[in-house]
Amino acid sequence: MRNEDVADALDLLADVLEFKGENPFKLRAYRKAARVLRDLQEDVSTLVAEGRLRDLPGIGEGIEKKVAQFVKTGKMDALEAAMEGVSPGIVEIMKIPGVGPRTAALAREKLNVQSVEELAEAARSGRLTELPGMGAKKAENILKGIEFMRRAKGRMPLGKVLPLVESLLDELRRHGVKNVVAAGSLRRMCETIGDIDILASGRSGEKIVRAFTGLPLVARVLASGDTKGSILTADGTQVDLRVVEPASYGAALQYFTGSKAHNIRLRSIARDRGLKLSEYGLFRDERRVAGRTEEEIYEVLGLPCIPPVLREDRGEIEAALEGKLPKLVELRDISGDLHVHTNWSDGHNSIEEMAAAARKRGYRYLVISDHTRALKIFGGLDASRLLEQIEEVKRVNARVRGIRVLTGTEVDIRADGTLDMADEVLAKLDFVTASVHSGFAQDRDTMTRRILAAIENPHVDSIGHLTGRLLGERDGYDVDVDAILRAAARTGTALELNAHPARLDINDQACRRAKELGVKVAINTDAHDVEQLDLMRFGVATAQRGWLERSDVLNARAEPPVGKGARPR
DNA sequence: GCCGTTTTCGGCCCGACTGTTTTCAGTCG
Repeated sequence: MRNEDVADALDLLADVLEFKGENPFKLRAYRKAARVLRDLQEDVSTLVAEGRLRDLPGIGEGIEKKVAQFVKTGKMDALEAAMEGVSPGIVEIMKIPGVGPRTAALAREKLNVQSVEELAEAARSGRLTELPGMGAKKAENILKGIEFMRRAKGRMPLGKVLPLVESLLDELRRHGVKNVVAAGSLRRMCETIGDIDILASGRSGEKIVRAFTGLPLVARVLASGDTKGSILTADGTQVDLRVVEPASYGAALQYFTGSKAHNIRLRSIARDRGLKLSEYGLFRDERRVAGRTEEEIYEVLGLPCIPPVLREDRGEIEAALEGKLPKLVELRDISGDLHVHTNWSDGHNSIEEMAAAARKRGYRYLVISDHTRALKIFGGLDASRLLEQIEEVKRVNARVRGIRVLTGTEVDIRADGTLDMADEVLAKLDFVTASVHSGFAQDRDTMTRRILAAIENPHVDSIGHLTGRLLGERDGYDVDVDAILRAAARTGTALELNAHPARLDINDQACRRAKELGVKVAINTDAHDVEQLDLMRFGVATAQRGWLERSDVLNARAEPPVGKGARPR
């Protein structure tokens, strides 16, 4: 059973109990526990077996019992009891924007509405309007909400959203709008983005909003007022702009950056200190004691300013209180890229061009790691071609200055766990990344053993894009990440954090677990042309979200990770 | 249901908007 399944069960339990009018704080407890389990890297079943479930924040006696039962038997009595007399359609109904448990309960009680379709029908026929507290406007909004829900695209990958928003911010700045920034999950550099929130400060809100709604990329204006504007771009992405007074700017930025869970913790701390925190500022009684900048808000609360990438309520507040926040790795710490392709396989540029581009980015070293022959369609190299490439790398090193080009490969891990290149050849290379490119449908055990076999090979320095996920396209293959990380720790193998924004693989939480286990992380772009070297920033942001410091990152060292002691055993 | 150098019981974030209301309930972020 995956952690995700347990988290889903707890969320469903909360949803159903919400419909039944259960104590909202109980629901919050279930949802918090679900979030913690979803974030967890170790298998929840391991924690159950070892009786460590209650070490997790937000899990006490009650939830421990429910989770243990669910993990052991696949069933949860509490959930089944709650589902008694509730059709699954009711849970769907509550997901319609503007429809909550009260509306759903009312519609079921009076009109026997059990599904989204039945609710839509009740709204269209006018029967809904006859209910107490329901008017024509509400019925109309429910129909709009259903329409919106059916059209919703879901979350978009960070790599697609960020460039769009950056160009939009630049344009606003050219229009003279000051202090304009992206907030929300984008500012936290989450791997996917739900909605786009932009914040600006100024006294003439209307003017700023007008500049915003007049931008060339705007396809449709949804709302335009003094403090808020809302637009759709041509591809249907919604962007909201909010304008606040300078005195509230820091508070608003903090508020709109989130995460929600982080904000709840912060407000709780404020309350404990006799203060009140809102998007307008930090107040003692009626007096605003902070609000102009985020820094002063955190400071008055007795905290250092927590970087947005850490604001997830994953322990950052406790760490901040103890003065133990990590000193996060930065883009400028990166000294090289350990995984790039060239036109020897499916890349677009020559070894020399890639080297020059890497030097331009301030790198000290670059590992050439083309595919091996199992990937024929990508021009994978066989042993003799790879040996030829080693010679070519030597020649390039003689020609280029200011960067060291290292030999390597992205060797394919075959379905049976053997590598697609002889050990004698791998032994000649400076750095070897091993990756899975086929047989994605293998079951968890088979896939895990397959990758463990590669880790045990003494020539393998790093495992590439461990789960093979493509954000917004396909889930990763089923693999026991924690078992891989433990084996990597034992053998001194690094794990790649593939920086391509469609991958970000391993993810932030796996990075954090790697750090805990002492596994080094290699942040690589997997670039197939010179421009893609710039994708490094997505990898660094994800590493930051995983609390990684410079010393945790293999390619943040000045010296290339080759030679004696590079892979201690 | 969870949690605690202010508590083992009594708390649990805060404000805005909407629609249907004469003072508020429901929903959202």
